Amino acid sequence: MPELPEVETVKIGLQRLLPKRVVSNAVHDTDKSFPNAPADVQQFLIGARVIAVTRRAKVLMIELSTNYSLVIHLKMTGQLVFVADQPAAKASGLNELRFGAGHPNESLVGHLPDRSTRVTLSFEDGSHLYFNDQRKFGWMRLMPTTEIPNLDFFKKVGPEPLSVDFNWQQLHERLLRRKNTNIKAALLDQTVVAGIGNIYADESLWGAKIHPATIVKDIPEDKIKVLYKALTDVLKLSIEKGGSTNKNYVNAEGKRGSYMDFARVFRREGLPCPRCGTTIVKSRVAGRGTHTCPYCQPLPVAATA
DNA sequence: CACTTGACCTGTCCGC
DNA sequence: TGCGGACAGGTCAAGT
Repeated sequence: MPELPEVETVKIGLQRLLPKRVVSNAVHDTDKSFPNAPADVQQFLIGARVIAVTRRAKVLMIELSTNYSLVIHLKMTGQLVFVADQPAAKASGLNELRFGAGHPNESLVGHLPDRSTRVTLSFEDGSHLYFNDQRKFGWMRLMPTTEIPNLDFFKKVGPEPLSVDFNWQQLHERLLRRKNTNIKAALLDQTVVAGIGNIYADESLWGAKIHPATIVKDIPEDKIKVLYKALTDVLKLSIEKGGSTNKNYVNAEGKRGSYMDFARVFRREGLPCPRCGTTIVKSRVAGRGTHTCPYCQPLPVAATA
């Protein structure tokens, strides 16, 4: 679930909440969630002050004053939820954690950490950052800030789609690296473009009227131009709406994103296409649940369903 | 090498 | 109501 807009939303929240706070403790459950803790925790984490929070692709980085950083991938069900010290928050009027009625995490109020909490980062002012991850796919690691670019993932990952340097020509050139596969698999490939997942692949392909099973080399250049616009528009809209909450995703304050209220096809099978009224169907492309409008996005003749 | 499929996990939902 | 199986989807490893 957390794709670029969701991770970006968490980053924006943490940028407001974390800088200048000083780490007082860190506890974790499984080594899978925090592989190099606790070996380096005492030395490089406790007493460290948060300098900045940044994002690259779907990865978050919390930069510390010790020249170390926490690098975090939320994968499918990861959450980073900040909870201010309640008495201190009341006194200062800051950052009280609230979940609205009907919120899937409503039960978390006053109950974090819960059984999905993998890491609890405590700060000297009594606040906490909880890394929750139901399915344990996500991870957090502590490493020297200067070594982050040397991670295999960062060496291979493609450009940021919302960067000012990124344009349709670059999208086209990079997609052609996967010219014999279908466009959905190519969009999901993080080495082509960073940050796109299942939701925004389906949404942008609907916007460009391209069937997800279309082979990349069969897509004409003018369609790629339209796809570039659709992709960047949908990412921007989602960031504006605080991301998509399907089940697990919440922002740094535990709040849901509302993009799903604006989704055109994703998780809308059986409902009318907002453009032509045809019933949206769900299929399987690139091993993923895939949502299309059969009228707007006809299956290319060459592709076999 | 290019590309596809399966594994990693756990909670939820659907059909019998 | 209980139970097995499919499904969710980011990324890497293994397979074709």
